[in-house]
Amino acid sequence: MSLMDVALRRGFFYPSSEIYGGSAGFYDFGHLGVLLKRKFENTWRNYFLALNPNFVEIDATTIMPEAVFEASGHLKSFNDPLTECTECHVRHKADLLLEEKGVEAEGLTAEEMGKALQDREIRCPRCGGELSEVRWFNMMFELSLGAAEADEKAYLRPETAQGCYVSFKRMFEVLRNQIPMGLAILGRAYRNEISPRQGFYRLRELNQAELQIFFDPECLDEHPCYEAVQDQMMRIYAVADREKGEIKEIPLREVGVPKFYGYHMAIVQDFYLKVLKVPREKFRFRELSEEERAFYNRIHWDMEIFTDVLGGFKEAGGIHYRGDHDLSGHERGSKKKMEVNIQGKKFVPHVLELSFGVDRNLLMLLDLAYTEEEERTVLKFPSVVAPYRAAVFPLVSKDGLPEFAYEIYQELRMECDVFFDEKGSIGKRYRRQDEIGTPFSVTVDYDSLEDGTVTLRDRDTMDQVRIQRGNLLSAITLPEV
RNA sequence: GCGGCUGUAGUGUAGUGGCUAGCACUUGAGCCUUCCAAGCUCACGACCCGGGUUCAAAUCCCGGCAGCCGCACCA
Repeated sequence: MSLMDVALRRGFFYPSSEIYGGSAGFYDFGHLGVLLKRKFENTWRNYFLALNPNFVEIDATTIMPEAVFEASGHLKSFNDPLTECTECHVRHKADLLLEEKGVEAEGLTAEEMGKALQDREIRCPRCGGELSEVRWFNMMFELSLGAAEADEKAYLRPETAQGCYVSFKRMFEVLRNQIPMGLAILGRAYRNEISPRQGFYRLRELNQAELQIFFDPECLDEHPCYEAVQDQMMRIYAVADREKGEIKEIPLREVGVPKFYGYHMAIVQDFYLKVLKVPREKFRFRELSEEERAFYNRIHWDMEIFTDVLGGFKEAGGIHYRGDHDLSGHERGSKKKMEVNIQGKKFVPHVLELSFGVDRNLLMLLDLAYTEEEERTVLKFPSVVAPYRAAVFPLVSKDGLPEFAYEIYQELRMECDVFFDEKGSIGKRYRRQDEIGTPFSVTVDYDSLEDGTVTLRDRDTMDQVRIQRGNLLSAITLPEV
């Protein structure tokens, strides 16, 4: 049995439109997947929105007009004219091939570029083979609004971030002109990947949790709480260390990033190590080189998690210093002023983006939790993200035990997600809960009818303690040490 | 998008031209059951989709879709 089997069989996630053979890059969530996702997202909200009273969550549409992506730069940078070698099947960017030969490709159509390639007898740089016709490849899904003729173009957003940037002006006013200001969106984004691979890892429709922090660029090298975290040991995989393949543990102050950026690195690392309980050795920050960085990023470190299912460290999210790229871009595009005026000081705020791929994080949480023991398969989720907090069982299905257990179940479900089961042997019911990661099982037996106590079983140790029914809720919801 | 391999109940598999498509686990109903996948009875459930070859296709051929691996792509 493997992790993906459990995900499928128990209803965490499975291929979308499965009965029609599915479609690569699209997955649906089953009930446990929804619970897990909801808990991850709520944990994320509780943690990151608590950083500052001026950090709030908003929501925005997934469809946005073309002008938004002209201003953001996505139309240009997300859109490549590709040509493929008919011999060795390597793909090249046609505009780059032309510009290497001194031909100005900017603004040319695909046909014109194809013709220009032919006219100059440009062939495959790798094998000299003939090149195919030029076709636009757009990472964004294109839509047309209204009647087909009306040609009002729009796109599915490739990142939730744009929703925050287009809302900036209004939300800044709504939140009474405070800087820094944080706008978070948890929602869907869409990327038309050429070839989605690795199942649930690279999706065409994905969930993101992103926080855009707007701040005064002059304050890039300061943060009121920096002192408290400057000595924190950070797990760092810098560009310079790649040859050695070595992850360093160094204090934050030696990482070499501005304080505002560094403070948030420390906060994010704590989120993984302390809240999600990722083992220290399975977490690192990976610095991206200039070529790897997106067109808008000035400083970029990714959070990476080591998983067995993906066979190594893989990106779970990133911290992006986007400068004024977005607000200035939208200022030009919309002709609306994005400049703020704080006590007479005028500036366009800069953006620090904390970006998380929700689906990826869920996959990684599953991978880290997945444990095969001799007698059982267990998902050792931290309680904060476990789909169910507890399960309630009658020891046997007779003599009034089910009724008593069901009463407890009804009582607990008002407060948290719990599961009730009276089918099969008690051992089997425990194992089923182990396999979906429920931290606690509550069992009602004959003594319960006498004295109102129940047994509470711990998922990881399988130890049981006897407690008063009235103490159950606090016992199962106590924060983990 | 290219090349190689693959596709049988929920899962893992048997079946290589003619079978009522077999088995195990799972699931459901019942019996039994006073704490860790026990046992017994019964039941549900599958040949990825579409064409073709053939008297006959799960099996052979072609196409599609999906998965895995390599190449490319990954803002």
